[in-house]
Amino acid sequence: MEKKLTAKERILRVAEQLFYREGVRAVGIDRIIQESGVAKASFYRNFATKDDLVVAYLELHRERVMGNIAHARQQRPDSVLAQLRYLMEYTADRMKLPTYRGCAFMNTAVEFPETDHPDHVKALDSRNEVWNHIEDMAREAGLPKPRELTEQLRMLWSGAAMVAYINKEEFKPQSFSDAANALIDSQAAAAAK
Amino acid sequence: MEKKLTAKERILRVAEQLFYREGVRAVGIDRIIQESGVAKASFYRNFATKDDLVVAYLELHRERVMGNIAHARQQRPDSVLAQLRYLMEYTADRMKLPTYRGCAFMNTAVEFPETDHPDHVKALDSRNEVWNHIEDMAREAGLPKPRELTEQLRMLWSGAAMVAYINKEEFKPQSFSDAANALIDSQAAAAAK
DNA sequence: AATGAGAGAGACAGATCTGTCTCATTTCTT
DNA sequence: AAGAAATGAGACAGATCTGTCTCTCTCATT
Repeated sequence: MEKKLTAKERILRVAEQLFYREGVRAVGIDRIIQESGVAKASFYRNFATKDDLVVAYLELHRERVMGNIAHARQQRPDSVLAQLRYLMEYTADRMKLPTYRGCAFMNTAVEFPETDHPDHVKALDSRNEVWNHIEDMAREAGLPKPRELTEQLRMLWSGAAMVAYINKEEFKPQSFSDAANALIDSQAAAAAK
Repeated sequence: MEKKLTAKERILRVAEQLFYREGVRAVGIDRIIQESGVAKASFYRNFATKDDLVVAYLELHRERVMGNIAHARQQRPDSVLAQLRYLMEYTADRMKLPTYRGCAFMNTAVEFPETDHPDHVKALDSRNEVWNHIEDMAREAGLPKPRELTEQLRMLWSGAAMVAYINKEEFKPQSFSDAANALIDSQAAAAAK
């Protein structure tokens, strides 16, 4: 028997879909209230403001992304470098899904450009946490310049996310994987000589 | 003696600054009217809607970007490949400027996610025109897979623009240039063997 | 000097969005 | 079963934004 979802859960579930698919600014509170079948009072009892909901949405997304990293670590238990390569490939493949609408953190940061806006701050913090973890992996893998490599991978991955979002039809996961591996190999080669 | 700017010119000039610095959705018509010292009627005599102004802003930006490409071609008249490398380095260096706020085309596309929104369409068209030109350069340079390389450079450059925008303090033009050259070299090496 | 286009100032309408409040009803706890 | 807490429905206020309209003034052309 299915558990009945609480108002808060329904709101968050609908918000996640709508915010990601149509953008945070484009989706109003009324829309979320209507589609989640919740009363306005119930909404504001669970979230003080819309921004609070946005922060909760970003937090949910952060957890999912960290889950992806954990997944990659489990899939390639023997080599951290293999975990890195797998993570890049795995996420790039997912960008090809028709539901892919870019990186929620980047999109939200762009939608709220004021650097001290709570949504902007939360988006950046989440993004940074993820990439700090990846940098740790690069360091753990014993690569000579984990910092530089992570910077490069972050640029490449971030751009891939944008291309997959805006120029979906032209995005080729293989091109991305090739490029990512070229960057990793390039650094490994520089270290070997 | 300085020429007096017409209302339209003043509006466009102010709009370019404000839209780029603070985002299109965040800047209202009233703000632009006030800061350009123009009457509301004068605004709507020159631009039918706000979207029309946004399209004009993007068109202006497109011209500037194409100007950057022309600049790169002039700076390295002998080798198209050198033009490509120069263009990447030149634009990456400019991303380090404190006024840099990311790629206007990507930002606007994210701000208006509806794919048939006139601002979204104009942003995408402009972006595609630029990268089609770069692909032509890669082809002209005699590279084996100009398409793939351009895709990779577009991902890397787009991500660099985002990093330079959102994580400004951590952006290193040198890391970008290294990565871009690694991608170019990687393809050249693959072709040579 | 006369005329007409362009421009400034700002009130106003209409739409939209966030957030508040009331009240009846349902659901959970004990 | 009874009281307490959560929920649904929706009116309403207040802010903000786009776009319209009127009226006046300036300036260039003739």
